[in-house]
Amino acid sequence: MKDYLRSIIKQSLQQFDLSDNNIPEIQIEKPNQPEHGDAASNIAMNLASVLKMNPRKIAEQIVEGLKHDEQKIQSVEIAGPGFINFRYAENYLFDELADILNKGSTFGKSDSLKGKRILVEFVSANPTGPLTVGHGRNAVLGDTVANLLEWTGADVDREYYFNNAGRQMRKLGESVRARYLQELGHDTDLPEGGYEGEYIIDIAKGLVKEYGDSLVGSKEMITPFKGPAEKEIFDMIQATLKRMNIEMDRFFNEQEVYDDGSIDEIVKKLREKDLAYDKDGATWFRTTEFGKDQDTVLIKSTDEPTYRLPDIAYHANKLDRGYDQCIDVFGADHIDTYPDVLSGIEALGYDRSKVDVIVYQFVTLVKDGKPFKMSTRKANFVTLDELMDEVGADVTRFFFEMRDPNTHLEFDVGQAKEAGEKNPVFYLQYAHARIHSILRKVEQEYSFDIGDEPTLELLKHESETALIKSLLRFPEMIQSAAESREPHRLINYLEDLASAFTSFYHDCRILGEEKALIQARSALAKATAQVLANGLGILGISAPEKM
RNA sequence: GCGCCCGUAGCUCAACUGGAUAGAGCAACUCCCUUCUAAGGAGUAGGUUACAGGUUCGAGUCCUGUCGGGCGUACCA
Repeated sequence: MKDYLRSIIKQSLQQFDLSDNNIPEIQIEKPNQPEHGDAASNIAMNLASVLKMNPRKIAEQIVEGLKHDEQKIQSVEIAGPGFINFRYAENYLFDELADILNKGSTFGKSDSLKGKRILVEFVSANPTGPLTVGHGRNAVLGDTVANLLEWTGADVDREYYFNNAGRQMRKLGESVRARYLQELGHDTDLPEGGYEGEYIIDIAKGLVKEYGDSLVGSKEMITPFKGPAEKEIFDMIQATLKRMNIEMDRFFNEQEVYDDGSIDEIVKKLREKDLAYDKDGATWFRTTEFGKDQDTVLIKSTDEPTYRLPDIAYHANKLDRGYDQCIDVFGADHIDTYPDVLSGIEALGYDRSKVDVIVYQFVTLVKDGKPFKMSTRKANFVTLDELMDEVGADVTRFFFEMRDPNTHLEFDVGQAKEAGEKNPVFYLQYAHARIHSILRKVEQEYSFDIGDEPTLELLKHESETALIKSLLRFPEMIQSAAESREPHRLINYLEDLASAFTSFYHDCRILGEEKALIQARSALAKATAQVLANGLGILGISAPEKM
């Protein structure tokens, strides 16, 4: 519909003496006030300065030259300083409602990104411990954005990047070894800065069970402990992700970019372009060339690369694999690292605009009205599994999705736990379940011929019209949520929709009405359930038919 | 010090990327269950959008400054 309005406005604009680059983008939006119609354009105001004319005057001329289909648009009005307000024709609403029912579980899908291959990289936690609440926001955002992009037609892969070689992993091995020795009665302390979590002890116990004390005298101090620990922890992480409805297409080990030589290759290329140089025994990247106030170390004087170098190599690797767009999801604490990565791939001749970043702010867990500070190494974190044990996977996903990624998120466990009133996720699921309950009853008590087309024209009540209009907004909401990478927009929309349905539910009965009306209203209810289910599906949340 | 993000109702947050009278949910108050799920609904109250300027037809949204909070600012990841 928006496209249609844009096209007829554009046509009408031809009467003005405008060159193409003088025409501002034609914006169509939904007015806040219902009296202002179903859609509005501010084009006349935007043209006022270009044409040096009174905006109302411009609006009048645009409307004059407008050729609109009466089947779609009922009225066009000029209001306020120069808004052009459109009101949809009833037939249009009914046609579109029928279209929703036809499309069913695919209603809302578009092909605006058809043919585009997109890689979403997220979670990417190193296997040093279970996923925590902080990773949860990352995981859910990444997965939901991936879902949204799939709904806009893109071919999306989900990837988890990790490294199992660094100092942290070494610490992990040492910590497991210490716990292992403790299990066997040796008097050993955890290493400085080691991992204190309970899961380390569990892993150590497993090793005792499997190997007895045969690892005590092992010359290899770390390997026999690190390997099994890594495997075990990855199993935990995968199980947690699965529980949250997340499935990765690939786990990418940082080691790959060492093994295939691309690290060395990149340093070589940067040197050739004089973007890398030696100083103080280290290799530096001239990030000052890219607007940073300092250069950055790529390879430490110990010959170990810093994490930036494999990061650059990894992104180059992604682009080499032919992705049109790579999206990274990470927390605000990593905000300073990605400009270097972008500079790196740009220096290597890649198009930096192909890498896009979703930065999310931290999560504060609130329990009993008090905030709860977390860190992985210290054992006082709350794992995602613990959180899901408390509130369930649906609520967990919902809470991580319901806020703008760019603002701090307060996760109130108490509120999330309350199954009813205070918990917004149930409002959506409840509306869905309610509809199915009604439809079940309709099926039981009435029998309709399958071929019967509902007479949608009977849907004349204010609440019915409002509900249909709300349903029709679904595709554009997906579009905007996908483009902006902001899943919370979809949630806001679904809450509006559920609320529109509830008004309908209160104003318009289904059971006990005339047969034709029952059919029409059932069709409307069914379409609503469908859109709710589609939306919840994108959010990775279940849509129960009974509650 | 510098960089990024944030500041909207008592609390947690929206506001369709600059549009018309800033909206929800909790919390408070008043009502509504012989009728398809009350996990619901109707209503009342609550605001100088941190502050001060600026840009323009129009600012919560953009620019500058101030204040307050978060995160960075490593030859850690």
